[in-house]
Amino acid sequence: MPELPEVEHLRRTLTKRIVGRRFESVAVRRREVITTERDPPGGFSRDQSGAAPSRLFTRELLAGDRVATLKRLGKQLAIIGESGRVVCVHLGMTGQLVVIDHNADIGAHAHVVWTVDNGTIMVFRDARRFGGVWTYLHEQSLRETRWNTLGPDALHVTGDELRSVLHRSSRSIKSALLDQHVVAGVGNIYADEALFDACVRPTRRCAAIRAAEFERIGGCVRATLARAVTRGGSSIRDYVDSEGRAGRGQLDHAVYGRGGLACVRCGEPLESGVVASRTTVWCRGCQR
DNA sequence: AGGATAGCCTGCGGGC
DNA sequence: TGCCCGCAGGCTATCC
Repeated sequence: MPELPEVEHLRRTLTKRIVGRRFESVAVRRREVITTERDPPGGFSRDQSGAAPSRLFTRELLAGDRVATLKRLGKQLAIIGESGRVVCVHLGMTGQLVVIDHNADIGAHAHVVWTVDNGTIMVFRDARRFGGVWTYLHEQSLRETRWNTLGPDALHVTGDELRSVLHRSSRSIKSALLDQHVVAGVGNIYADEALFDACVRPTRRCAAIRAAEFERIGGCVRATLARAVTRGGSSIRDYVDSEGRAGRGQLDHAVYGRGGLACVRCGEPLESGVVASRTTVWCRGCQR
C-alpha cells in the first residue's frame, strides 16, 4: 500500500532508470485509467477504449519524449518530459510503476506500457484501479489544476501549518492527517504511527489540541515518514530483499496492525477501533 | 459549509 | 478443496 515513503523510494529508483532516456512508444491497454486535460469532468470524450489512440494522445503520454526529471508531491509522482509535457501517476492502493526487460511478462492489470529506448519497458499496473494517470501540457497546469488542492508535503509540514488550518476544526486529528488537502502524503499506517509517537489520541478533536502538541505532531509526521523513506518504504507487506531476507517493515510499526498486542512503550494492550472510517490502533495510556 | 459517509475495485484470508 | 464473505483503503461524490 503505497504512501509517501514508497512513492519517494520509487522516484529515486525510477530516476536512475528513465531520466535521460526516451520513450519510443506507449501502449494503452485500459483507457479509463488515463485522464487528459481534454477530457471533460466525469470521463473522456475522445480516444474511447477500443479506438486507435490518436497521435496527440500518445504524445501527451510522452511517446517520443525524453525524460527530464521526476518530481513528487505527497503520494503523486510527476514524470516531466523535455518537451515540458507531464505524466502524473497516482498509485492509489494497489498501483505499481515498474521498469522491466521488454521481453518480460508485463503481469496482470497492466494498463499502460511505455517502451524505453534501452530495451526496457515501464509498466503501470493497478489491480483495484484506485490510482491512475493524468497528463498535462505543462508542469504549471499540473500545479494549478491538480496539485493546487494538496496541502504541504508531509516530509516538510510544520506544526504551525497544521495548527493554522485546524485549530478551529471539530474533526478528529486522525481524519485531518488523512486529508490530503491538509497535508499531502499521510495514509492510514503513518497517521497512526505519527500520532503514537506524538502521544496524541487519534480521536482528539483538532480544536482541543494545543500549539505545543501541534508542534509535536508535525515533528512526528516528518520523522516517521523520513525514517520510512530511508528504509525504502516500510509499509510493503511480504517484502523480501535481494538476498531473500524478510523486510523490516513490521519492526517499524509500533501500532499499525498491532491491535490487542502490548504497547511497545508501556506494555498495556493496544486499543483498536474505527476512526474516520479507518481501522485505527492506539494506546489508551500513552496517547491523550 | 464543514464534516461524515457511501461507493469504487479486486485480492486474499478465514471460516465452514 | 472450494466457496463465500468481510476486509483492506485513497479518493471523489453525495448527503446531512
